[in-house]
Amino acid sequence: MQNKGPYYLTTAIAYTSGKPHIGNSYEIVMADAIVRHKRLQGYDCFFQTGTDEHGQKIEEKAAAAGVTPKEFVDNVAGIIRGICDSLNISYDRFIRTTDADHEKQIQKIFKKMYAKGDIYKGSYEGLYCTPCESFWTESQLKDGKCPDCGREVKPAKEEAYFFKMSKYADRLMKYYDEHPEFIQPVSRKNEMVNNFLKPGLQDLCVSRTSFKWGIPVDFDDKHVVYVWLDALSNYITGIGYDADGNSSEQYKKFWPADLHLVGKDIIRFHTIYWPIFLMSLEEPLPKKIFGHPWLLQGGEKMSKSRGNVIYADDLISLYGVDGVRYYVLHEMPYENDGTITWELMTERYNSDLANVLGNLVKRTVSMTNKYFDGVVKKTGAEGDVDADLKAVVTAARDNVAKKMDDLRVSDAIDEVFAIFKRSNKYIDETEPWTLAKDEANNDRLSEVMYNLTESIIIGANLLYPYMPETADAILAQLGGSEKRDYDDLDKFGLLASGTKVTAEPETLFARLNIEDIMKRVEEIRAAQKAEYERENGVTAEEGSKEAASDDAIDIEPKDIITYDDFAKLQLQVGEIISCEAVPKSKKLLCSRVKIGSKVRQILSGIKANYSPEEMVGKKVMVLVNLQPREIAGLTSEGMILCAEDAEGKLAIMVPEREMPAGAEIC
RNA sequence: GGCGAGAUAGCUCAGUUGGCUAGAGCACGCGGUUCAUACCCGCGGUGUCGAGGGUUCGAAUCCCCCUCUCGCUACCA
Repeated sequence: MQNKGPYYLTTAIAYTSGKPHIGNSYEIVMADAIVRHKRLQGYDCFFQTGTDEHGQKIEEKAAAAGVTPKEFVDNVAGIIRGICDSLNISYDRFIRTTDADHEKQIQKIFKKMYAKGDIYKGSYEGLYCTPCESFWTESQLKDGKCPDCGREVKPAKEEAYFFKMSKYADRLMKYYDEHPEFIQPVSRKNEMVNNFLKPGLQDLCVSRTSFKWGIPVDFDDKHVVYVWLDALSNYITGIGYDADGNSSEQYKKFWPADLHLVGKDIIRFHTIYWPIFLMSLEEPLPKKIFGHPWLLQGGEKMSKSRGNVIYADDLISLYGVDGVRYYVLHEMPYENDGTITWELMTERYNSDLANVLGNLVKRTVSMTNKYFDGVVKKTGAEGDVDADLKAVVTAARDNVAKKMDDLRVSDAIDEVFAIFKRSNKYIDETEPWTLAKDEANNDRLSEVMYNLTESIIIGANLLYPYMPETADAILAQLGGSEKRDYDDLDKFGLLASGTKVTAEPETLFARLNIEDIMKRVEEIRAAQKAEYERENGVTAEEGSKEAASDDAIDIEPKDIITYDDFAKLQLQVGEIISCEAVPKSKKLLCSRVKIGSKVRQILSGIKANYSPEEMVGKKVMVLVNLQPREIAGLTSEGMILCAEDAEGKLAIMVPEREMPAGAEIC
């Protein structure tokens, strides 16, 4: 088979803040299927995945665990790599952003961008709006004031480096127009254009001084490089990019990447920031970025304290690697999110893998043994139904390829299974057991078994990208024939006549009983809860009580303030005397709040969590001496205080016992 | 609020440029079969194609309007 040229595929690199669940692992399985298919077709492939290991969150997690950041990420990166390996992922490089070669290049890249003038130091001209916590450039100001809130801005206290995004906006827009396939699915492209490019790109802060766990800017080591600049660059550093112009042969061969596979949540970084960084480096842009949907857990909210998080290793222990690979690949639609539960997984395993595929192989091998001592011979005794079988089988290869080209992996697997379904039907049509009753039908019976075996062999070859172990196992049972050349997979009848199948067929996928599975699941859950307790030093019950999420939340630490600073806040109990939704807003409620003898109008972004009716009568905690602000055409005179969890769910702060409206909170 | 997507069988979804009795898989029911893992094969839906209106000989498919869901985004003092 001839070499069809290079093909470079990447996944996003996984953030090493903790063990990834099956939804996080989905992407890498999809990538593996795509790259294995490409290799089958004869492409010279490079497949990179890895871990993103820097950032404040990791620094804090490590501190909480009492280890160094490096020790922390070494551990988690090991777990993630272990999951990849157990899922049979055929990566060519597993890059870590703490790898020495990567870190060195990031420093060079940063310096190169700086030297070019695309990165500038923000403090000398940076203007900071403290309430908005935002940096602005001179050009972004409106009448010399913050474009967001209209208040005074002042020179920034902290210096920071900024990247001039706007410089490349037009070029990026042009690239979109000239490469309509660049962003997949296309609906995402519109979102990027309408929400970011058209309104105008803001300069991006690309360094941090508030924490240490990152790659230092080598000419100014108070700063570490912004994690996204660090992480995105892995796609080029991993294959030997050198900012000084000494990139490797490998880099020259594989860049630009053919496909970046990423979750839909990080499309913006990959379709705006990343291309612009590359333009700055004067490197070509990747050919395609696919933002895939998510595999979600059905049912109750995922939470380790409840023990209901589904992990790849637990799934593998029950269904095997290929069972898991099959499920995640098959259940993921192209654009919408998919679902996984133990019940759905079991159902699909039984109906598709045990019934359709496993049983087909078993019955075929069994009959071959029973009627011909395991020898498959082509006799040429054809029947009417053969043509249709052969048509389905020989068409499969190109049907699969077409779906894969469109990245419709789920549909591609269906095309493979069309062979197995047609084969089962073929057995019913030809009724080998009836043919076996009459010696005169011997040649026909032999031909039927040959056709069946040949069909399954072609199917197994096409199955390889999705379920490599199963493909091998099937071929081993059917006479150990070698993997067939991809170019021949549309030809029927290449199986050597006289091949002997295995004498003792093994069950490929034993049917699973849902009750047995659920018993095992209970054990898994119990183990998960126990682990949660060990890690957090609380019982799972305490942990899950009232808990929308199991993890404690760490927020970015703010500067220490004095009591005098605190005393500036006027906090009082307020009583909501009326409340209504703000018509033009999706999130705002407008409340009239009685504080002492006065009534104020306060707007709050809590519509998603509280209805206007249930607000009325509540005693709430109010920040009273906040400067009034116009929002959605209404004036807000204060702030109703809430707590917010990781999912953005809000809880209003209320006094623990009855208090009069106006009582001071101190 | 802005931009966009969607609403089709119990569930997950296909339905190309408008055209004959609207499809697939799963689940369910019945029948057949016995090589095989209670498996496989066949048969079975009167689905208001979200509501209403319009264009047309003819609309799930085009236009208008309404309702709801979802995505991105703004607002969230």
